Amino acid sequence: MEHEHEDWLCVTIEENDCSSQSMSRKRNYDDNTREFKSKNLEVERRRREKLSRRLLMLRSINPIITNMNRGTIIVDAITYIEKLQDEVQSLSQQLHQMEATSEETAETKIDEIEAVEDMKNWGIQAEVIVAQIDENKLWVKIIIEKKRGSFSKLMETLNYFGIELIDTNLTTTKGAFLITSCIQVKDGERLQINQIKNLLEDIINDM
Amino acid sequence: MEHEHEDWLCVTIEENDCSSQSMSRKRNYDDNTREFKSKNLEVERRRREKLSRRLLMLRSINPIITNMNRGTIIVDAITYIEKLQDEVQSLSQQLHQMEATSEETAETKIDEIEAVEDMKNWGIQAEVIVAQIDENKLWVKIIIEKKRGSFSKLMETLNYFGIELIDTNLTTTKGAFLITSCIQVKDGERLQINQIKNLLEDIINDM
DNA sequence: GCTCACACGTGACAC
DNA sequence: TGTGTCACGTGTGAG
Repeated sequence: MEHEHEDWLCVTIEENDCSSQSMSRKRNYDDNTREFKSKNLEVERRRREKLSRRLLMLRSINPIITNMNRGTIIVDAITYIEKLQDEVQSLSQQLHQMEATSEETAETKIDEIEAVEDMKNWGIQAEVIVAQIDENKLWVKIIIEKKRGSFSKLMETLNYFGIELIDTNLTTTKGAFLITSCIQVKDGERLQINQIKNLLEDIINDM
Repeated sequence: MEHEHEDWLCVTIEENDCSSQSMSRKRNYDDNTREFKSKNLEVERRRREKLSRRLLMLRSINPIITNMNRGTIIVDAITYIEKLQDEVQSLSQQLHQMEATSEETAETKIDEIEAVEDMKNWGIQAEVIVAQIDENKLWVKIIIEKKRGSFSKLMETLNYFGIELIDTNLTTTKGAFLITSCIQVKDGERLQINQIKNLLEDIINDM
């Protein structure tokens, strides 16, 4: 279907028909010979140049290069893409399991819907009070519903946030916990009362 | 320097010189015409095939493809590599800052080690005392090393065993926790002092 | 008709 | 010396 012709394909090439585009572009049609020059000559040339540029571009963003030639550029790109894909997979996997473990410490949402009404019936309101004792110490008073594990979880969450409860007193009444405690802060750290209060309220609301 | 020759470049092409490799390979040199065939004809052909295969390979591992042609395959590969690089950077950044926060909690290990020596240096011994108040109540006194989270863990474990701490007082000295508390037991359950004491000691030894 | 993308065969060049 | 790679100009089919 292709190359069906039997004729002779003759091309004359002069001495300066090198890769100079301007030269060949100028003499595309006004040659002394026939009109042998194909019309898509410089179109094809531009296409080749574009492809070469892109190949160089592909090579330039690849840190792992073994050789300059077209084939190895592509092979290097393939191996690099595979490496990046593996890396992404591994990283997202690590990230997921880290999120899972950190959720595990902050979790525990699986229990008790009891004694809630008790506290309300006695007219006791949940409460968080934070007061400053000195530059390194806060005093906190917390009243929360008495649920099994809620105090433990409060301790745990505070511990997770790096807050140290120095002297703690926990009193249990019907339906409520009364917690009074001191929060110690390391020297040099800023002590934000509102910040601590908001944190405590967030923890309690999450229970 | 190149194309210095003045000669005529003549090529005869017959009717069945299509892309069939076996056909052209067979008749590479034993033609009726001259020896016009270049020696690297099928070498070049193989090179082209190899490059095409690799290009297809590059296309196959790229999930984002816009077009089939050579140029866009490479452009797609470039954009995909850039996307993967961004992704890797973002993920590793997230991972690092997550590690930083979790190291913040692990940073307490230094405190723990110091605290252990502190307690020993002060001549404080770990201790568990359990005494019976009435048929439903126990009084416990616990002295343990001050480690971050150990009190929280104690609470949690007791909670897990269904033991309710009614009124708890936690005092922190240099290197030790002093915990005094009441243990409430439901009516009808047997209250075994030694059992509770052993449980507490087991918990403390496991920390 | 035209444009675009590709495959082809070939000479030049480097190792 | 060959062996591999590249750019070139061209033919050709698809849209």
